Amino acid sequence: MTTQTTHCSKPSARTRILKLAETAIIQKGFAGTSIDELVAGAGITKSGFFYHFRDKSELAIALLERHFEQDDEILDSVFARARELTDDPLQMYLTGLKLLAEVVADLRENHPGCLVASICYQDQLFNREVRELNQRGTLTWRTRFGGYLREVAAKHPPKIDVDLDELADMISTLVEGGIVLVKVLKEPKLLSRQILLYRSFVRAVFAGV
Amino acid sequence: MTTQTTHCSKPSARTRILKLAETAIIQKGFAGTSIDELVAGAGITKSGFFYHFRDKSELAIALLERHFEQDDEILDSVFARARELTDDPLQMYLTGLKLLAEVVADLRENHPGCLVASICYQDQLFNREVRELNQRGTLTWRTRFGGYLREVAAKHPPKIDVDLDELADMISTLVEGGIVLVKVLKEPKLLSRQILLYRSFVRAVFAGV
DNA sequence: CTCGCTACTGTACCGATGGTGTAGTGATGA
DNA sequence: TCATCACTACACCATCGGTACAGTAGCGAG
Repeated sequence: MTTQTTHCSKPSARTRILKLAETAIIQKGFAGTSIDELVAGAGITKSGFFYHFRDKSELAIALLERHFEQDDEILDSVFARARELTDDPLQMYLTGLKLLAEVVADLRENHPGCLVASICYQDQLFNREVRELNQRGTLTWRTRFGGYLREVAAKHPPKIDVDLDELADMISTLVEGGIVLVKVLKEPKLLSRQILLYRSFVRAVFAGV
Repeated sequence: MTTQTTHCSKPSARTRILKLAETAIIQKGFAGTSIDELVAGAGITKSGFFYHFRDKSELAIALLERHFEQDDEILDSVFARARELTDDPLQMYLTGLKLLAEVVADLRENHPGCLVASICYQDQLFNREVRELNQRGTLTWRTRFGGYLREVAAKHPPKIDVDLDELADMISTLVEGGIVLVKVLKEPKLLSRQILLYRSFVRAVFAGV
């Protein structure tokens, strides 16, 4: 065992814990995932866990950071691709949404973003840090989608009177809620269908059909 | 102490636990609410708790049942009132949504429905029973809103091609996600604004504006 | 070759929490 | 009078998050 970090195949214990924790939490929730279980799975001791993380909240923070980074990368690549395919801001946004719907359909069980709600609902157990991180991540979505929508509105004056920030928040709301409903109803396609419905709404707002 | 159930002012211990549990869980989550805390608040002993509930899951079940009943009553009254105010199915649905937006704005912190996600995200901790109850409750929403939408579509052929069940699910999705975002962003108005946005979409679908 | 650092191990312990079991009790209704 | 309901009282258990602290294998810098 011991340190095989530098030149060996095995990823560091910290990374192993993070990976294990992510899949476990998505399946069983944060409270349902014990530290003992993670250290056993990672082949380390409890002391080893607390060497890397001061407490369980710090694990949540690390997980959320990782998750938001991955989220951002996915959205970046999706909308970068959409921008390649068309020049018009509306078409690019609509294309991006279609690509996004395909991406989340692929993710199926393994939704990141589960983490946000999973951790949000523990609430009081967590410190300010976790809540603020969660908040920042969500506001990033508002900024991103709000930005796209302002580009769209500049070229295509809205036919329906809507607040662009609220329309941006709608996608976050649908994604968070969609993840809940996918779990509750066991209908994996629900989330991507809701994104496509949102897409219809956006088109109606700016193209009038 | 002892039994004051039959003729006294104090509600039964079971009811007191249920009430305490509801507010505590909404604030702190299910895992963050201890049985000891509830029995202390209700002025009974731990044995008393386990006399009424086999385990903590059974408390969750009782809470969810209560919650779904209340939900149903609220929606019944909201859409009954809307039906009083207009004859046209579209106008009645739009009015109902506006009333609903006002109701959830009033509820503020005290969102029922929090429970659904709060319990859903504990997941594995719970048995099949809890999950099925959760599922049934959500399908009730689909049936209700799907029903309204079919009435609407019968009189007002949709201008935009959408699946009515998906449009019905959209309100559930927005409510569940909205509750998450209200908590994360600490923006209590977000949920009712999302409901009003949904309302704009519905109007665009059926009235074309 | 030693020194200090990183990344752990091992052991022992703590309080809170969920849960079990069993015996007993006061009030109510048939 | 007797059973049932709605509990109490007390003892006990495993799990879990967390603390404390001493020790150690491997690595790079000097």
